[in-house]
Amino acid sequence: MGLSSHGALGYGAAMTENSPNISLSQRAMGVRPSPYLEGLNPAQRAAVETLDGPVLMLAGAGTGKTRALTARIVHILNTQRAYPRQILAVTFTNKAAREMRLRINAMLGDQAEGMAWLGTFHSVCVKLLRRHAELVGLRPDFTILDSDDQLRLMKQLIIAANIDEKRWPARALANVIDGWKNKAIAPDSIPTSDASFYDGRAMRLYAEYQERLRQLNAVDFGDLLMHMVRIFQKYPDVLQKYQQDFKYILVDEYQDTNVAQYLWLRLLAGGHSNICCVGDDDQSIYGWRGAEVGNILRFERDFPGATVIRLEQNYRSTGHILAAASGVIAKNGGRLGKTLWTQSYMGEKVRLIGHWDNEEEARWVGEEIEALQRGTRGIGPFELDDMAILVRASHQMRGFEDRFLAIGLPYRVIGGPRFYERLEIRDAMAYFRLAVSSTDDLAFERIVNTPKRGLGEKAVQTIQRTARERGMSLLDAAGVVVEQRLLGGKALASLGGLVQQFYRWHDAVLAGRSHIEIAEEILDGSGYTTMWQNEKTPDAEGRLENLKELVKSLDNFENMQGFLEHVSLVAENESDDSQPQISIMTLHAAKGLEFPVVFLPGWEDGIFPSQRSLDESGLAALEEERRLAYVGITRAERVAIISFAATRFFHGQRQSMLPSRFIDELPHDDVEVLTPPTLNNGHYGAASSSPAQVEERAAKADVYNSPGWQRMQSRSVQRGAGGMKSARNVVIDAVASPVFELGQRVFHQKFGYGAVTALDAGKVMVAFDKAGEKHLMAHFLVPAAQADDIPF
DNA sequence: TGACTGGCATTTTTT
DNA sequence: ATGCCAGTCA
Repeated sequence: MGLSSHGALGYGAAMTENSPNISLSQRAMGVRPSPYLEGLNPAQRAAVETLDGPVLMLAGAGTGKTRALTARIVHILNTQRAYPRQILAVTFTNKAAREMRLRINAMLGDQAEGMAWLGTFHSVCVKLLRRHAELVGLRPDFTILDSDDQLRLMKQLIIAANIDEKRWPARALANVIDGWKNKAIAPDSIPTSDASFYDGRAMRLYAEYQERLRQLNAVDFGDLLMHMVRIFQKYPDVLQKYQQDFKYILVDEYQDTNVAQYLWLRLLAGGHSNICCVGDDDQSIYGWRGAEVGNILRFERDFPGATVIRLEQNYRSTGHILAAASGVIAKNGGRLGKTLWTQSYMGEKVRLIGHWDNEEEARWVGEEIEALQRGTRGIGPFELDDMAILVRASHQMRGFEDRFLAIGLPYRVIGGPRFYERLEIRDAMAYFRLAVSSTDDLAFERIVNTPKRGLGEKAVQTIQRTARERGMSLLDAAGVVVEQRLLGGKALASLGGLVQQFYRWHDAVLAGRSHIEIAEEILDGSGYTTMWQNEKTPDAEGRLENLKELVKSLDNFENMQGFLEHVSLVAENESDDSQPQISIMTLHAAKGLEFPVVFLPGWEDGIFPSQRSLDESGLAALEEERRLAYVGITRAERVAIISFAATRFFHGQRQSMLPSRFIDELPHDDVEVLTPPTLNNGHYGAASSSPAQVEERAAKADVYNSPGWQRMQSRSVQRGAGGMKSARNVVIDAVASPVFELGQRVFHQKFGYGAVTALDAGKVMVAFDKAGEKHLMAHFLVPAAQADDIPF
């Protein structure tokens, strides 16, 4: 291959020193040592060394897939099979890409720097699209709109089309269009079956939206992939070039790819066919945003001759935790199938506890955290940084935050509102964008009257009309409006000043002046900083802080353009790690992370699995929710604590809840049921209480006679369990759906009262008094007589 | 132009 | 309950 003259392939001395796996004679022959192969298990090693042809690396949770993936890249480079720039390595998040680059660099000096094509799907596509923009009618300096811009643009189109925005929200249109883009369906290739979407108007609006984007020389996130797929399909010469360039392709989190990404990969892999996809069908949790589990399930058919390598040894969790997770995921159909195993000790059983309500759940979790910190739970002690709370929906976080604030427990929320999505940051960015590119109409609209300049709706309309008539950008049109005095005196002066300022800033950018200076000048000169200084709301100070932060971050970039590009693709916020904090996040945000101690609260049917998902996508959704449960449990290294509440405040009302059906899917032998504090004076655990002691205390406890516990017990009976003789076997034994009779009165949490009109396997037809006839899972129904007992 | 009010929904989220 | 939006009134 003759790559040895390529200097970049040099590796650090460290690598040559400790290399017992290579003989002197081999070294003299130019064979390079491969310390990165040491310590890999056989499956990982196969995943690293099987370089020819398609490979599917099925990597279960905690099986060292990142390690294998990076070792594979290092191996390709080290054996001189390809230059760094001939490797295409795609991830979904910037974080994953960064991590991979870091790890490769750690092993090979700074060689990963030469990997120009290591990045997210989107960042790689931006790079490609800038080279070939003209093929889809764009200029190479197109701007990338985020979802906010996207939505505003659609709103404009909807209003222009005279559509009732109430009935047909822009959000819905955006979903439809994104859905198409996720499938690489352009306006000219919409299947007839989709024609009825959005009141039958989506097709037209989609075409209009695309045209508008072209006029603006802009793309949205979905376009990045879709345009590239279209280009590859339409221009074989372009495709061929990249097929040849990319000798090796690696894909992380393959189970999360959508159709467009899949097509893109397949096209690119059409040359050398050396594509290695890493993923885990059991961790596919993004179906709702277009990910196709089918992609990974179909891999062997899509890539004939593929080698499938299973990474099944788990290095993360103890035996009981792994067994509990495996037990749950085993209930899913249509899996590729893996058998995870571990050399670890069995460890603690998964702890399960039911609470009276969500407030008590939060209180209990807080106490547990403190106990685990002290090490008084038979294990530990643990640091706050070692613990996490994983919830299904972000609104569940609040209860915990409230509680932790009250008791002074430091916490951090992962995946909250992102820095670059904040109002003040977006405003500032719009100023910067317009200064760089005077044709950025969306940016103009955003800031024309922020801060207030007396340029209201009328002024904007005049500018827009002028722009349309003359076919120019809004900023230029504003200049014309000023020249021709098309507005009243006050507005005119104010607009004139603004236009002048922007021309000046634009010149400053062109002149190559320091972008930090320009940024400061813009924020101060525009009056934007002053606007927040004059604002006396409590968050104004924080916003000013953020603006300072923004200007500071400019320092990391060569120029304003580079900064803007970075921001449009990288939207993360760093959390301060100054003091130990417990992490709170959604299950989705937790994928890829691990913690010694994991709390999994809110395991109640309707919350988890989410009723809304189930309503929308039925069995497919249930399986995705189950995978979410699997992801949640497998985040835990040593302690996993699942909890649920019998009642919960919801939409301002107390509602009664059923324990999640996933709880009943946990293997009995791997679960220890804890006694709720009210039954047991706040103490529990194998060390402190024998079952008999628990029974005894429980028998004395008044709570047993509380209506809530009785109802919980009766519903447990309803679900087929032997009842809750004590909190000890709360629901664990519950098995199947309840049995109903024709004509029986039933109660449903959402639809209210009704009567059973038909029965079939697992599902029941009910004519509700208020909500009409529905076909539902029997789980969601309670016989009306029992519902009447609910004391709220 | 800005403050107020009433209606309405209220999962998950990266780029 | 709560927050967000759009529409209304001063």
